[in-house]
Amino acid sequence: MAGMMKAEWLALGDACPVRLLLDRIGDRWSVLVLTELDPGVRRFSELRRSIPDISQRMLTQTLRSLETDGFISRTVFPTVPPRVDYELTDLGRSLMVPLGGLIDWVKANDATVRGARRQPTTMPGEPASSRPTMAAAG
Amino acid sequence: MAGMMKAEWLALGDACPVRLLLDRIGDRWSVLVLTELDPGVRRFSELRRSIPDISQRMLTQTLRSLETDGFISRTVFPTVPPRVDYELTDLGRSLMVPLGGLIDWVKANDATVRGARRQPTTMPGEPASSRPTMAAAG
DNA sequence: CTGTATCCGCGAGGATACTG
DNA sequence: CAGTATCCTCGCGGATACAG
Repeated sequence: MAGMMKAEWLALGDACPVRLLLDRIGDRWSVLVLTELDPGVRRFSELRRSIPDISQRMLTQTLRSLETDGFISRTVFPTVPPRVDYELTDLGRSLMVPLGGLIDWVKANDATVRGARRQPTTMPGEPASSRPTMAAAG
Repeated sequence: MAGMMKAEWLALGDACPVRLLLDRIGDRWSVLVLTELDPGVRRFSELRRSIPDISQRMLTQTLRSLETDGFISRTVFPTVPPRVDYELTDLGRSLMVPLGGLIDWVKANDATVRGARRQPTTMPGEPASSRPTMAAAG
């Protein structure tokens, strides 16, 4: 990437690493599941209880996706009733380092983020000139 | 949050900070726009050129959302033709620290992430017992 | 217990045309 | 230049039923 401006690789579409990650863990449940697996191995039913509002279908689908992408491993115990363990891979644990940093930021700034919510300078149907965040013409 | 287990606040739904952030910047374009604004102030048309595959509608919508959430500021110059500057707020710059860590990880592990893609242990229609990642019964 | 299969609603987001 | 307004598609994800 030597000599490559940021705007350039951002413009690469599928080749953009940021988009790549967002496509993998930017969905509704992946980060939640990864966070649940951070402390250690969990089985399917434990994950269901930990994330009550996820549907069975989406939990399975999310786990398959994370497994396909190499972030978690899946271990089947051929017992009856069946048992399946899920665990972060080395890649998954590696990801949890910066991801944990982001999560920590969110927890630390939770109140601030909620409080920061305000009216945008322009509302639909309203002329932009009727609002404050204005600068003098150059 | 003293004495509160992770699984508990994860289960809080709307009260979960992780979900809160994902709802705000977990969409297709927010992180890209934030990254473009990281070096400094940018105007609307510059952002469009920097992110060619974003539609005008989505750029506007993403900018409004980020502004509403307090991550960026919007400054209108009442000139003709009009000019609008976008810039990270203190909150936005604060967010870019851990977010930058994640982006750095993605860039550093780009090849690994792409290479990690493999077959899941179970494919639809295939019995789980026909695949390797198996453990001995307890 | 750990899934699969099927149906379906809803909303994110693209395309296009128009405006101050 | 910097948006709005409108229409429309597509697929995420919920609900439900069934299976090994």
